[in-house]
Amino acid sequence: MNLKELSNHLGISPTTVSRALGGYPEVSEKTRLKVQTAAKKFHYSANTRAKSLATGRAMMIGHILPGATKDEMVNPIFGDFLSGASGTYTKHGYDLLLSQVASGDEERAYNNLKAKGAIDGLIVQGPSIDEPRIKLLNRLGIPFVLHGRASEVTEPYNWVDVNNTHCFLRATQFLLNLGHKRIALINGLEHMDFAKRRREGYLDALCQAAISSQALYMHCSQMTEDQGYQAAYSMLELPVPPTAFLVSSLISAIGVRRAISDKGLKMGQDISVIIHDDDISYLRNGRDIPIFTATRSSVFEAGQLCAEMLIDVIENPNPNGNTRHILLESQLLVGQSTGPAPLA
Amino acid sequence: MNLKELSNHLGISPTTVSRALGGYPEVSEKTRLKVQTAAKKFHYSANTRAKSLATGRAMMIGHILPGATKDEMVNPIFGDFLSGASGTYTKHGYDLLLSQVASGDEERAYNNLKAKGAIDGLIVQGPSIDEPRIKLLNRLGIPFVLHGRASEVTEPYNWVDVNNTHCFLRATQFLLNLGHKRIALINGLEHMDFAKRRREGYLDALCQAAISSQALYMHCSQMTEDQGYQAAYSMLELPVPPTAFLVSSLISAIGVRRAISDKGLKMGQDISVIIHDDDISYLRNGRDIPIFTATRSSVFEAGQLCAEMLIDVIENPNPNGNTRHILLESQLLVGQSTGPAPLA
DNA sequence: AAATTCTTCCAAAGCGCTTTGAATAAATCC
DNA sequence: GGATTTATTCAAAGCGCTTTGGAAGAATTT
Repeated sequence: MNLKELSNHLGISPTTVSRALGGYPEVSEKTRLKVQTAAKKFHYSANTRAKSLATGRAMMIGHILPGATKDEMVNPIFGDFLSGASGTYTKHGYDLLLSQVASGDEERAYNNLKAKGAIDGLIVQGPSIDEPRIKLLNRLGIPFVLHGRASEVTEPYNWVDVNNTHCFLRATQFLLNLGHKRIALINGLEHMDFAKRRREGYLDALCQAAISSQALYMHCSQMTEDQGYQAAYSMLELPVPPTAFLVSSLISAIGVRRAISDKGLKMGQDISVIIHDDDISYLRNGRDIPIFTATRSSVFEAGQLCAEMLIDVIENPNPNGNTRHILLESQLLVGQSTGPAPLA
Repeated sequence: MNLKELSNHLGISPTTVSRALGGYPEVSEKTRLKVQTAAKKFHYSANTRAKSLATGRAMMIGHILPGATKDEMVNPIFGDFLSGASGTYTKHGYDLLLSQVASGDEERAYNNLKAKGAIDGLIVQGPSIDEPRIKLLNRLGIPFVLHGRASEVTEPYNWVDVNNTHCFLRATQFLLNLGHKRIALINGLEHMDFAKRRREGYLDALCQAAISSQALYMHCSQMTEDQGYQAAYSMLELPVPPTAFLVSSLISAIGVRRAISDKGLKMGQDISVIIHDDDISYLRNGRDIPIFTATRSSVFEAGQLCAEMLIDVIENPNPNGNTRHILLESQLLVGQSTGPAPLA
């Protein structure tokens, strides 16, 4: 059933039917009601493509999926973020277009996405410190929101980010207050912006406590279970091992826990662990009492916020070019993985 | 730059330009080349919506995201599956539409997706034993491929599935051969089809070995770390605890490992664990040597296969209504989590 | 009662593309 | 050389919708 058929059936012009359903005022309530009931009855829904063509709006938001090359991974936070964003889009009548873009191929891919008129805007995730996509998208004139920030980029852009520096400052201070002096950081890939900020928070706290940092206590890698294990295990084998770990992700922390346990140590007693927890639905950090003491910030909510911001950017483009920002603070939740530093 | 502008620029009619780029034969190679270089130069790409409207093909595949209600979760396998599928779509010129559909709202949502002309086909994931969406989609005439099967559904449909029964039969036999007699099953939600089939494989193996199954040794739940922990922990507290666990997911198994360790036992020695491993990029089961002995089947590949099948279904609709099926076998990889049953 | 304003509706143009059917130019045939 | 075929190209219709610019009728004013 299309508009013409519906209007024929009703004996009303397509114009009026379109307006009645579109909620325009220049149509009497009586006819509007008639049209609405008929539409419902015949499951009529305006053809998206025709509508888009007529209005010039795609009503579609693009998300980029990494993983075109095999060493890029789909982060487990991706699902929850998507879920949050998607719900928001649905609420506002937008759809979500997921596109796989190989790194290196961004320019062509984004250009194409724009040329095809496939999307009204884009969400960009996982920024590096000098994220080049910001410049690219600004140049192409594609509205976008960045999940995260890029420290070294001076161009304006819209973003939603967690206060990573403050998270890790607090987490480190928490460990320091428990008497820990040898605190290790198991972080994400070095060029990622969040990893940089977290390290800064960690170093700030150590500095404030007049504790000198050690390169041996700092590790950067993909945040996998295995990498967490390797990093923690080798640190625990140092002549002077750390007494506490600060870990950037729950998944790495699971590896850290395994390493601790393999070393015959007890987490929360011999070794303390504190993590950043993205509150992923399938990887909950315990039920009532967190397994790991954690700074928690829901990535699902971040998805919602990014989506809302992007829709706002699209629908109310700011004439003076002001950009929008949201900085989220995290909760510090005490769990079973932290305790006073062992006397040694 | 649109078609008209490009054709004006070239002094050629839109028809010819369209045909030149579309690869149609009724255009001389000379003009085709001219058109192609100009198109590249101006970053011209046909507007998807206009193209769709003219051809009647959306060039878009729908995937459904659960999680509209908060107790539905985005499974971590979702990301890798999507990644596999998305790459395949891109290769064939399709895009991926991700839509959040609340359970209970399927009928309206799918109907709408169809009415809007937004998609050419749909991937359905996570089928229950009597998956109602099969009937619904068949009725609506939307081409789809099911990732998994639905034991109790007799209607024809296209599917890609792992041989879950055989996986768990083999896994159980593997444990039996190691001398285990008290084998527990920590499975997914009971109404899920894969869970049913895995249980059948498990029970078959026990039956063949003339070992009677015990309800106390069988657990069904969401496959989260926490649930794995709870289930394993309580089983280990039984008067006669199991000596081996068969676990449906790596994530649950991480919880199982924690429970084993909390009980002061050693995995691979006191207790054996064997899992089903979906080979998720961010949750690799160890690097060289698997942490967990596992039946492995890549969900990324399953995504690719589903995508290919669906595109085939869309582009070459089978006149006699034959459906397509792929049954994948998994590898049985021996890792560090299994060993001979302890003498007791 | 005529003039003016609303209110409610509609015809037609246009969004950017594909595709049918026809026209033109070039090549082949008798 | 004229008739026939073949290779190229194009004009125009149409995909299903929104939206501009009227038009017709009802309500209000003078």
